Order: sequence, then structure tokens, then C-alpha cells
Amino acid sequence: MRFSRAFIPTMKESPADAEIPSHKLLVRAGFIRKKASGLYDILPLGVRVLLKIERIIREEMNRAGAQEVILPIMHPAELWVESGRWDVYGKEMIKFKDRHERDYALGPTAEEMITDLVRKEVKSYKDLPLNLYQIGRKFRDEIRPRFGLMRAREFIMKDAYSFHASDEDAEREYWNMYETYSRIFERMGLVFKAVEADTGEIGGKFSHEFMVIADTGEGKLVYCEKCGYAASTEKAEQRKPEIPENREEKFKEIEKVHTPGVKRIEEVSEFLGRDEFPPEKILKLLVYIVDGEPVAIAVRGDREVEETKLKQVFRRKEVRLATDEEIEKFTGQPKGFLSPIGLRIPVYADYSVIPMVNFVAGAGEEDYHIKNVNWGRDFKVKEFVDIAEVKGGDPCPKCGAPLTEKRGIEVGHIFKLGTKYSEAMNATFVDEDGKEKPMVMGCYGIGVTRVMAAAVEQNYDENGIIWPVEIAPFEVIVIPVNVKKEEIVETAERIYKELLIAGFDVIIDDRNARPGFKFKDADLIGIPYQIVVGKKAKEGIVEIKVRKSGERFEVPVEKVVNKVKELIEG
RNA sequence: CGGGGCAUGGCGCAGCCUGGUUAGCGCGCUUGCUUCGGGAGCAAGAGGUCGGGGGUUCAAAUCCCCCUGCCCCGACCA
Repeated sequence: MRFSRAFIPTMKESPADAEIPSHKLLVRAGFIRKKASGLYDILPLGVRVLLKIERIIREEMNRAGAQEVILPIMHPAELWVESGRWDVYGKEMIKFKDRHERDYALGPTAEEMITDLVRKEVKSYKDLPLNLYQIGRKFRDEIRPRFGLMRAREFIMKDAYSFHASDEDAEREYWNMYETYSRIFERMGLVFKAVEADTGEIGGKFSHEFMVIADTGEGKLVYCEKCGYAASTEKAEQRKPEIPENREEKFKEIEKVHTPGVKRIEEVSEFLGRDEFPPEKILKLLVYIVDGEPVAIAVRGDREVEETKLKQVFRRKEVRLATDEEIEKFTGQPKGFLSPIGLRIPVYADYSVIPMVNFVAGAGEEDYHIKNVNWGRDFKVKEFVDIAEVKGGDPCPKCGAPLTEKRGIEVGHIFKLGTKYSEAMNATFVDEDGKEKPMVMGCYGIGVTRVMAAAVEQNYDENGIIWPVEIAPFEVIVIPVNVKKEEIVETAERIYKELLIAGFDVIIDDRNARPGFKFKDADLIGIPYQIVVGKKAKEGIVEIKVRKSGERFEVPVEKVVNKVKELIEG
């Protein structure tokens, strides 16, 4: 590729609407352009990166035994109605009608479409297992698209679905995909972590998310360096604390204190004296509405409720915070001073409350708190549940070692679905024993466009992007410093051709521009290796610069190809 | 959905509060000359329905109303 002929519109300034590095850099370096909120044009450089990402995915999926298909993006409503998701997924779907007034949606995911295909064609256990995947556009009408490619309304995804005759075989494939995904992200040169995750809207039995570690990630995860436990904080379990020995003996007399206008945990702590009453000594009480019924949720003052875990505890019914009016109505107590004592609604307490002794809680009346409250003695806990968000430093639920907390970008998610869709859609087969059974399913997704953004988020500096060579738009750029000098041009062209012949992805910056201008572009775009052909060309010497480390080597022209090979292949 | 902000040439912005005659700046773009190892200099140019509609006024980018688009924030006080 010749830079002078390439469509690579770079710019000095970031667009005003870009917030995070990947968004700014992908726009500035000419990989993408915004068309509308959550919709992007992908320019040639972007396409090159996406094709490389897709190639790695295809190779590994095929190697793992999966087969590629292409299903329509336009989904007939009937299938979604059949699975019961037409209304559930509802607002996230772009829906429309054809000229005959039939309902359709642009596919946000394809369980229904694939299940429909397989149920029609597969009737015997002999045809199982089957793992089919596709790489294509997906549409989700996000409440709030943001961060460029990270949360777009139209994006490219690889989605795979597997069908099995038994639960064991589905589980075997699940781990097969786990290994496959690990290889895929390793090959892409990304730092990632596979974590146990909540199954979310897709449903199913258990799942893992593949998170690219980056500070701008929307997801949080914790992991244990010692035993390898790793989980999304939406799922991470707390180690259940022991009930302190002889706790009753430590109980002190209840004491009511005047705390005018002091509501927040932090304020209470400050007011009563931080040293004696840190947030860990204060009880936080919240009221949630679970399927219309109010429940009180107690957590230690320094902890946050993780709503996804809360939903799990209440088996995924509708769970939401109570409004101020509801709080007053159901508890008869003023907000800000809620007390577990004498509460008319059941109290569920987080594990973090178990070791608490002689703590502070609201008094149930305006401007008062109570000291030396103890669960069991002063109020009844209906059940101790694991609903607080796990934080870095907390003990690992498996081995007790302190957990590490990081932020990450979810680029892949694998689910063991079970028979949720096959039962709803009647996807059955006849087993060896002659009986008709629902197929056991799994599904496995990778956000292809998101991987591109995540890779940038993890690999950039003040000068621009630093692509891992495996997914870089070009592996090498040849930069003749001055296209008016014959010996420079000749040398550069020669190296360019040799690299092409050797099979490298190479671009030559043949533009009549000043050297500094070209260097800036090369750095911005993030091409891993730059070959600078300058003054020493006439002595047969050129310079190779490594984008990531900034290292520079002077190399004789005839050794360039070998040196590049050595650098890229390690 | 609720709250806030923005919309002026391809990009980034000023002007608007306190209406007034050619709407400005930087970058980019075109042409020429010079320059050529970290986003060059000089000179000459091109390019704008000031998001759209309506209103107030002798006069609107500027004031008022409506619409659209885009961006940011939004449980944890109970």
C-alpha cells in the first residue's frame, strides 16, 4: 500500500465528543468516523484491523471444530415471540415492519435464529454435537451509547452456538470454548482475564467473561493471585465470615444519640468520631422492592450493595430501590434514620454484617441514631445473604488470600445455556434410547469491534496507538524521509518491495511531506515497526524504530527483511 | 426516561450577555516559491443557509418560542 493513495484521514485534534483514549485515537488516526450516536463508519485502516481480528477468531474457531454460517440480520418476530423474548428484550431491539405489516427486528443476538435452523435439520443424536458460528453485524438500541466503539448500537460480533445430546457434552464444549477464547485473545496480544460472570439477559447456568484489563473498562473484576479464582464483581462471592466467639458477652447497652441532620454513613461517622465509629461500625439499611414486596437490606457501612447479586438471591424477580414515599409508607420511619429495630418488613443482612458487634444504626426517628446495636438481640435477621460488592483486598472466597481488583472491558462471554431455548422452541432430537429430548445448548460471543477499541485502550501512549503486531493494520511502514532525493526513494522502494515479497503487511509513506509530519502519522496510527530511510541511505544504512519501546536500530539495507522477520516473529 | 450542556467553513474554537454595515482565529485545503530527521516559512486563494422552523425588530449568529441532533451525569441519604 502506498500512503499517497490510501484513504487515511488523520487529524491533529480530537473530536469534541470523544471521551476515552480509544475513541479519540481511532478517530484521529483515521480508523473510524462517527455517523450518528452509536453508529460508526469504519475506514480502511479499521477494516484491516477487524479483518485480522476476524481471521484469528476464524482460525481458532475452526480449529476447535466449529463451523461458520451466515444468518439473516433481519429477524422475523415470530421466533422471538416463540422464545418469549420479543417483549423481554423489547426496548433494546430495533423493530420495524415490512410492506406486509409483518414485524421484524434487527438481530441483537441470534439464539432464536440458530435454534430455528438446527431444530429443523437435526433430528438425531448422531448429528450432534454441533457448533455453528457467524461473524456479523448486531444491533442493540442501547439506552446510552457511549465511548465510541465500546458501546455502539451497531457493531460486529462473533457469535457461536452449540447443540448437544447431553449436559456433559455441553459442558465439555463449554471448556473447549474457554480454551479457544483464551488462545484467541492471547494471539491478539492482549492482557486479559477470564472471570466467572453473571449470566445476564441471555440466561443459562453459568458463564465466563473475558475481560481485557484497562482502567477505562466499564466492568470491575477481582482475582486471586494465589489460587486463580477470578470473577466479575457482579458475581464475585464473599467469604462467609465466622460469627465472633462469645459475641453476646461483648454486648453493651443500647444508647440513643442526638444526630441532627446527620444522614449519610460518612456524616454519621464524622459526627460520632471517625476513630471510634468508622463506617465499618455503622449499619447501612436500604429498602428494596422485590416483586412489589418491601424488604430491608442491611450491609456494613463501608460496603455497597451489588444489585446483580441481590437479584440472584431473589431469583431474578424484579428488584429495585424503594422510592422515598415507599420507604415512609412501609417502615413508618423517616428516611436517613431507618432502624432495623421494630421494623415491620423482613431484614436480609449481608455477610459483612455477621461479625458486627455494638454497631450504630438509625433510631427510626428524625435526628437520632442508636449505638451498641446487635443483630439477634435487638432485631431479627431473616437471612444472611451474600449481596455486597467484593472489593480488592477482600479475602478470596476459595482460599482466603487477598483479592486483587481491576477494571476490564468485556470482549468475550461464554454461556452454558442448558435447555432454555431448545425447550421454548421445541428443538429436540431422538436419543440413543429412542426418546425425544431437548438439545442442550451453549453460546459464545466475542465483540469484534469492541476488541479493536479494547486493544487501543490497553496499548497507547501520548503519541498515539501502539498496535499489537498480530492485529496491526500494517506490520511495517517504510518512511523515505525526503521523496525528492533519488537515493532515498530508491532505497525505500527497494525495501518496500522486498518486504512485500517476503509477505509482510507493509505500507510506504511516499507522500511529499516533511519527515516530522510522517513520523507523527506513523506513531499516531500505531504501526509496530517503522523503517526510516534517510541520510545514510547512500551508505546503505537505514533505521528501524520500534513503536512500542522507542528503540532504534541502524541496519544495512540488505539485512532489513531479516531484521523485520526477527522482530515480528520474535 | 429525569437533570445539565453544546450546535458558527472539513476539524477545534471565539463572537451571542449589552442586536447594527465585509462573521473572526488556529489547524486543514488549493496554487507558487523556498524548505526537508519529529505535525515547516512566505505569498496569494477557495470554502460558512451561523443545526431547522417560527416570532420580536428598521435590523437577528446575537433576544423569545418550538423542533432536531450530539455530549455528559443520574441507586448507595433510606
